[in-house]
Amino acid sequence: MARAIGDLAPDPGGGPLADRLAVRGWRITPQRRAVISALRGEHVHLSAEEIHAAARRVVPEVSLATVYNTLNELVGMGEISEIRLGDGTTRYDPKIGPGHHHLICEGCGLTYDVEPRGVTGLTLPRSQRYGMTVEALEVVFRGRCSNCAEHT
Amino acid sequence: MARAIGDLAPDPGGGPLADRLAVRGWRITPQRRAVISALRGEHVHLSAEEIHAAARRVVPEVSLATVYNTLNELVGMGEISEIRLGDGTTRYDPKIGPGHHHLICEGCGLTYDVEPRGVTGLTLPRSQRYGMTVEALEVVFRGRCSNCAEHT
DNA sequence: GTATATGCAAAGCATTTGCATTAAA
DNA sequence: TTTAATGCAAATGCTTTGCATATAC
Repeated sequence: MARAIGDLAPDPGGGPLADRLAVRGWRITPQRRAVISALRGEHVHLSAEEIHAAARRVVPEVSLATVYNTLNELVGMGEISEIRLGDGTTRYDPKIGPGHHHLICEGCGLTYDVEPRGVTGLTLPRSQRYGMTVEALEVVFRGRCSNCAEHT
Repeated sequence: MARAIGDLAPDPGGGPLADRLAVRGWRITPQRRAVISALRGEHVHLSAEEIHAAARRVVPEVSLATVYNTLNELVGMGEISEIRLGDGTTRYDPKIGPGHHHLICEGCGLTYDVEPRGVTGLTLPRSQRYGMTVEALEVVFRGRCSNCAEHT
């Protein structure tokens, strides 16, 4: 089940991600630990504001700027990824690696992760490559969650 | 071949799209005609600024606000679609309808349309639908164009 | 003639940045 | 002790909006 926004994340110590980053020379601060802890779980796709709110519950003085800085570094390190929703807003996803896709509700933006099986074997014929190399592929399924389907 | 940004669009009369919109009660102004003409062609994926620049070549006094207003109306009418690139920027695409995908260069943002053949048959198993209806699916292929591949 | 579109400038939002201060290592 | 991270506030960039004027129908 998806963790609801605002649920307390387990493992206040920082978890394996924090450890891994520490090994890489990252300075582990309370603020960064709070951001990381907000990003743990399945089907977690939070906005920067939501991550800020969650981090604040642990470290009240953490600033939005620090949250953005931290998120950008995590993205740059490949530890989390950004998702741009159709409405232009951005979400952050702790799951990484290619071949993991998304199912997004047009009504409310609720987003689920989709496993790559069933999506394999999707290759672009040379005639449609226009001389480009293809390094990654993302599939976005759009629909409506049961909640939004009712209110249509 | 893709039309280069800045090429003059043909058909200064406004074209079939303008006619169709007129029938729907849309007021055809020189500004709107200029915006529409910038959006004609294959593999055209322009930013609002680029569309503004192109429209200005025809109607120098057209404002950026009017370009945005017009683009939003066209999107709302389903006549063009928006593409959000990975870097957060937006492009406008005259091709519409489901089953038309994109191939985007990570280096420079160059975008090609990808025909739907080969992408059919991609359905989500119920176990991954989380109770949602699935109404559309978009595939984004990411890679590097020959130009950017050299400079890597 | 009347409703609607336009340009301009100002407002909005999400995100980034500069800088003095604070704290991790 | 030294280098890097923080908070704050200001700056940025893209997009939208309010309003008086101009114009398509």
